[in-house]
Amino acid sequence: MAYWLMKSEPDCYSIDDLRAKAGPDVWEGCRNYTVRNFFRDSMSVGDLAFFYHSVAAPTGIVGVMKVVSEAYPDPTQFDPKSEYYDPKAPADGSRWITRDVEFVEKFSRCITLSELRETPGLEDMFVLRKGQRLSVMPVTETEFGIVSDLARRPTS
DNA sequence: GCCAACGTTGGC
DNA sequence: GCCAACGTTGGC
Repeated sequence: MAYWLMKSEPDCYSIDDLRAKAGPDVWEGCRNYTVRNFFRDSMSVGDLAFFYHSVAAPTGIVGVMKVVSEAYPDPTQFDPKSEYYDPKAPADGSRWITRDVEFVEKFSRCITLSELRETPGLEDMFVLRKGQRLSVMPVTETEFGIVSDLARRPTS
């Protein structure tokens, strides 16, 4: 079982949107080949992922979701009305792959980027790396545990 | 709004 | 296959 961190701008799609779905929802719009490969090759049904709010005030981890489908072509690549439409996408859908996710929990507070930076044990976390721009990235089991514990601890 | 970082595109 | 230009991400 693997762990992930997946970013979304809450103005576009927030953890509340996912919770309101009350079931599987497609994680759409990723247009990066590394992320595509994660979806296709590295994720498994049952993996857990942090939901991260980017371009938000504050930015940070706001909850947990679960990967609930196998990899399949992101339907928005074929939709001319979608902002994610890709006119060059091959018809077999091999270019942009995604999966369905399902809401698991919303933390009682946002674990902010600066708090992640200050937390011992998270020094090597992918999301803290300078210049990292992936919207989906792996998290270690240890990191997942540390952040989950943080979320359950009262604010200091 | 700025800008650093870095992924992607396209000319050659 | 190189690499400059361009576009995007995302924190601040």
